[in-house]
Amino acid sequence: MFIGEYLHTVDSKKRLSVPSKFRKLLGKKAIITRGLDNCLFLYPVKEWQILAKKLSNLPLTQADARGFVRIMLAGAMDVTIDSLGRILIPDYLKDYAGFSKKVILAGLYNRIEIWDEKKWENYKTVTEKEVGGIAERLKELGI
Amino acid sequence: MFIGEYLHTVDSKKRLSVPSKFRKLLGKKAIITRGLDNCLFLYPVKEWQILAKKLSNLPLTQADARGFVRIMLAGAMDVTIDSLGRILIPDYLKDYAGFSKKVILAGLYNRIEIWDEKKWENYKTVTEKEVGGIAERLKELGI
DNA sequence: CTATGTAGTGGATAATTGTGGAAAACTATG
DNA sequence: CATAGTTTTCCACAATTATCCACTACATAG
Repeated sequence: MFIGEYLHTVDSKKRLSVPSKFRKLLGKKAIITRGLDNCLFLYPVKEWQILAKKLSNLPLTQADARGFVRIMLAGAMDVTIDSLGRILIPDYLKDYAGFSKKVILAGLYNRIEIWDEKKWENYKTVTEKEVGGIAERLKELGI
Repeated sequence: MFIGEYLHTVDSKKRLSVPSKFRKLLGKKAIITRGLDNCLFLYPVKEWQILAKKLSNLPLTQADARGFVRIMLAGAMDVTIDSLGRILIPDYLKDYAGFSKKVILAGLYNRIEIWDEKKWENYKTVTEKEVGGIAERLKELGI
């Protein structure tokens, strides 16, 4: 289970070191994809395969299913963790997430989210205020 | 599993290099054919055989099934990956997909799609909006 | 306080990949 | 048979990516 929040830097070669606490769980290979709210998701291969398989079973003949699968799969990329525990962020994902130098790596149970530091700070301040209201709405979910 | 999106160029001799990450999975020979939404599909031979079998089982009596099968099967062509990892795009497929110089190679689980860059960008922007309910749909898939 | 180990960052070098072009082999045609 | 055109094979360059090594900061143990 991934937990915790870390501030790391993306260097000039688009390398990003994974927090050491995440490495064992992540393994040597991982999948990085477009996430929600302009962040990136980083999945262990196993977690990803479950999702990818579901996607691949959607019907080829339906236009909206095709579109959905294309966005999800083409947007993903497999990365290898190098000997020093770093991954390489593909250009198009770096652009999508609007990374400058500093990024946040946040553990979220079965995935890691990667945020531009500024975006993360904004998101947090906004969300922290709303948290009370959100909690009310989540009641239905049984938490 | 093919994933990710790559921008490559079709040179003056209609050669196109396959991204190195795709090569191992693709093997030395592959099948290229007309795809849906004006792109091309590139299949490993094995995957193609599975699809071809499915297609051959579609009812001969339905006009649209016949049409679909004809587009897919008649348009198919086997290509060999040369020593430098490139394939040769047949003229009629190049025209069908409207390729200029730059094309996108997108990994989609068991096949590769090849798009004209402009068409791909358009398709993505349109689809990303349409699938604005991505988060909602993910729920159904259990993510 | 010092020594040792681990983690994160940055740079240098080596290997691979993508692209364009040249040479060689093959085809078609007069 | 010769020539022009096309296709295939091969080579070379440039740019990107991977691998390796070094430095610093921090933490822990002795």
